[in-house]
Amino acid sequence: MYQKKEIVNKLRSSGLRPTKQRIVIAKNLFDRKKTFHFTVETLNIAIHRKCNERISLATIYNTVEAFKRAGHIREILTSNNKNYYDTNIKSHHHFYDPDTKELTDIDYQEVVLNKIPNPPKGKKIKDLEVVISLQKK
Amino acid sequence: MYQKKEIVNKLRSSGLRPTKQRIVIAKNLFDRKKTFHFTVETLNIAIHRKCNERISLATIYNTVEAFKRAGHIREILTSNNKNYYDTNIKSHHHFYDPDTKELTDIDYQEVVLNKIPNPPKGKKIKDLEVVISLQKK
DNA sequence: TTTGTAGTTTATAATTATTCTAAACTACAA
DNA sequence: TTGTAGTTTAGAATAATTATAAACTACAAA
Ligand SMILES: [Mn+2]
Ligand SMILES: [Mn+2]
Ligand SMILES: [Zn+2]
Ligand SMILES: [Zn+2]
Repeated sequence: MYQKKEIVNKLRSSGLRPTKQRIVIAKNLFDRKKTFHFTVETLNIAIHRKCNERISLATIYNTVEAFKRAGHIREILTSNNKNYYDTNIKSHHHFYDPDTKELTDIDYQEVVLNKIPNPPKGKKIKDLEVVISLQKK
Repeated sequence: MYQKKEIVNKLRSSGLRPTKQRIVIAKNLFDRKKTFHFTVETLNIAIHRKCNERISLATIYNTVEAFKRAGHIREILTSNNKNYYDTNIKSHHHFYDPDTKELTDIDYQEVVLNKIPNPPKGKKIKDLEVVISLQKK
């Protein structure tokens, strides 16, 4: 799906040199069927599993931060005191399952709001995000 | 507003001994006009300001955790890698202002949803929370 | 092609938030 | 009044992240 060339372009277009490490990380993040909701820890594990290239943890931290600044990933709110990221950078919503501690994407248009309050004076709405927490039926 | 007696009852009713420290902390948290969205750090500062009783940081951590387990406060999602709490334990929504990094409560009935997706098989909806991010107009 | 340099990686140290530990203290039931 | 379980506390330990600085590398310009 994602050719190496595309990844290189993606990196170059955001002013990031396409290093061996960044290409491995980008492949892991973006060459997936489903959105990846991850921490540095889970990403590190995923990389270890797929390739035998050893990438230092510092580089993974650096790269994730760089990808975030470049807008290739976005940070998610959590209550785990860990940085948590989302490869889906479009505005969207989430199901949250406290049992598995997993998020699942909900397309933006799957939620329709009928009424929302007026923002405080001098402010306008930038984004609106819904989190639907689940439990066993 | 909140008498000492009420606080003592609140503590007793949740199986917590009404110690000097817990009463000070509870007063700080619950004897307010508006909801308090806080971290252990901001709570500690608030306590320092109000009273000259020195309470150890460990006790503040312990008490906040105890209050959370008792359901007197709830934990909020954040991207700051810090535990963040809310004295409003009712189901409600938030405005989030990235400039001031402050949350403001939105009453549950101020948001009305027209359409939400079906939960995955075997699961039902426990809670639904909306975060409206703001920006300068 | 070679070379200079800014950008990048890396091991490791430092920092920050939180939890753990164990000794001293205290609320309160008997 | 007293025994004890519950609580507070200082300080140690842990976990996640960020900072540091030396080695390495992509790549533009010569
Ligand atoms: Mn937490
Ligand atoms: Mn963060
Ligand atoms: Zn997502
Ligand atoms: Zn709130």
